[in-house]
Amino acid sequence: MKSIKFWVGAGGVAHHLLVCEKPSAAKKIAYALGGRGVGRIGRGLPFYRFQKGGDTVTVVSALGHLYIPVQQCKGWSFPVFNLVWKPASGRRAKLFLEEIARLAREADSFISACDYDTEGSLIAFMILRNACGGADAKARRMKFSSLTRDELLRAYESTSELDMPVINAGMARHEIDWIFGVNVSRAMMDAYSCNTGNFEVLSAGRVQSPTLEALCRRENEIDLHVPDPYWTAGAEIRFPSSGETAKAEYSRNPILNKAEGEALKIRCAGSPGKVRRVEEAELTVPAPHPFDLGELQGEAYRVFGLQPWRTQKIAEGLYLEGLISYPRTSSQQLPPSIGFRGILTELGANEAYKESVSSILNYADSGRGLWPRQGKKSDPAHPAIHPTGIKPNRLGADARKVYDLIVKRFISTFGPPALKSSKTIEVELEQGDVFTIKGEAVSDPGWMEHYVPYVKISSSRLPEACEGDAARAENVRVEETFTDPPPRFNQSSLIKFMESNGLGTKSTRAEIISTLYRRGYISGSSIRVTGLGRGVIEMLRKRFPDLVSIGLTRDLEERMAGIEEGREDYSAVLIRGAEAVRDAFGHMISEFEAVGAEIATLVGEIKDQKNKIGMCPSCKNGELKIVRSRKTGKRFVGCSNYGEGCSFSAPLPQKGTVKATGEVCRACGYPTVLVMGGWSKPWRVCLNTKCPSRVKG
DNA sequence: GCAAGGTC
Repeated sequence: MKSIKFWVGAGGVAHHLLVCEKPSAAKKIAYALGGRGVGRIGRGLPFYRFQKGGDTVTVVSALGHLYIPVQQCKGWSFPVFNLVWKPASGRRAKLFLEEIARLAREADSFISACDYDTEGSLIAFMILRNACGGADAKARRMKFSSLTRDELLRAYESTSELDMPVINAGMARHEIDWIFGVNVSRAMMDAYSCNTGNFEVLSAGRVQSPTLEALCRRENEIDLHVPDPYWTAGAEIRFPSSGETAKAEYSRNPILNKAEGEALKIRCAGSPGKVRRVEEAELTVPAPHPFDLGELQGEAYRVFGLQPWRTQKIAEGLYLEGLISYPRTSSQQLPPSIGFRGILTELGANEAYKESVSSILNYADSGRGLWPRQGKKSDPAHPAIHPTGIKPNRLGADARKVYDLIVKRFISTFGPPALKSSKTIEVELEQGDVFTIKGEAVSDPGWMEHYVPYVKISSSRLPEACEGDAARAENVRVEETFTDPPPRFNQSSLIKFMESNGLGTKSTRAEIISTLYRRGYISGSSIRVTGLGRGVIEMLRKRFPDLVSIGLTRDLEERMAGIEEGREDYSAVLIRGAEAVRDAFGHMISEFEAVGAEIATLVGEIKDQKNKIGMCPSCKNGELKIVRSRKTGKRFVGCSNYGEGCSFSAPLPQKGTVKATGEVCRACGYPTVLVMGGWSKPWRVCLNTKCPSRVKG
């Protein structure tokens, strides 16, 4: 009989099986521990084997979660509370699990080497328990804060027990999310289809619903905002000694009533005065830290207008091509182990970065050393996003932009601080009113030179002036302005909101926003909540108040922490969650018809909205709609006043999805539509066949 | 046809 050894060393020869989270991590871990002795095994899968200290070590990889919770009994009923963990469907997942199971039979010691976080602990646990013959009972855990050689060697030599409380917390998180999300989504769809006989995909969830709720609240604030008027005054100040003029702001802006503004204007126009104070200051702007995923998404939105989900897809593509490091990271730090000099040198071979690289290396070699500026956030499994140094060939237009942004940001993090000088000149007029001239100029661009054109190196020339110099106010103006409502969210600011409220993770936020669009809950790049979105939230507020509240995530986090610390019991947490859903359902089922009817009206409105393109440019009061010709079956844009004599029509491409943009063409003022197909990115088309924007040239 | 979380 085979003896089972699960200790390391102690004279015996052991065969260790390391379970990693993903192929790239498996490779790094294998080579860190096995060095040159590493060989590939596993029929084309990313599995490795080597000898270490007389033991055999097999390294296998998962593909993220290979086990997922599914309902025990088949069917589309609700509410469902009984879940079981089953292997993920899909050919690849199956292949991985079969091969892991085969290799596990040869091993007698098992180590969880997934990312050191809750999901990682759970991924390894499920595999050890279900694909390795219950090896979870004797398995050990490697704990590492980065995938670097030293860290991994240390983690391998000092494994600890599996962290069962963390694993239980992870299971509870998955199951609660399923029980809340799937059941409530099904209830909404069922209520709708029972009421109308039609089908529509509707959804709710722990992350998407509070996100939608926040958008609704913002929408309300905007609706309720009453613009308050206020006035700001400014003047042009002339310095007779030099003949120079400069723009100045009144020192006591804003002015809260109109009469005061008028009086100021009369008092100051053409009035002489003196320079009261000149203040000059130097400001240091340190180099930026490298990107985590959220910041890359934010910056790509700011400089290119790329939507976050698209930036994420592009970055994942660049990663798969080997051009950049793993993008789903929350780290803003670069460890020296990635080889700063090596990467920079390789980037320097690219003509576009040659100059920046040599300047950075000179700066480093002049005694300062090669050190990137580090950000605050870290990640247990990955460094900040950085280029690998491999030279790209043939990237799409957007991929090239994102790549360039990542490279320039990376180079900039090694740069010297930039210096800005600011100058403030205060001018006091005869009557005692004070106007202030302010300006800022970059005196030494430092790192900014390497981040151009993504940073503007601003300079404004300021007049030379000394205390006591004579001055005169010219062109005194008082402008009426109104207080603004809070701004609408866009995808970038919404991701930031989600991040700061702990909603979703770095990998899921962009996708969850896309889901809200797909469901017809929100629309526009400056995000508006649709009638359907508001209706869903109102319904949830009434019947599932927990689900629309950010508090559910807070509560879940609290309970997970409780499980991890042994204060709470995994099954008690699940039972409590299920009970909350069951009670809410008791409430809802009695009002089933009402819910269905509410949703039915809202869905109807949305479908109508989707076909509306904008105002008719021909008769000026009809509404343009997508219609289908009865004769040819082809779709085109027609006017709602067709019956009343408006004959406007515009052709549409027959393939792909056509969506209203809600915006008019900049060149000719006609409404525009968005044409989307699998073959390219969304394409904005002006409905005017003779529009100058359509003429290529 | 549903969640949110990993990953290709």
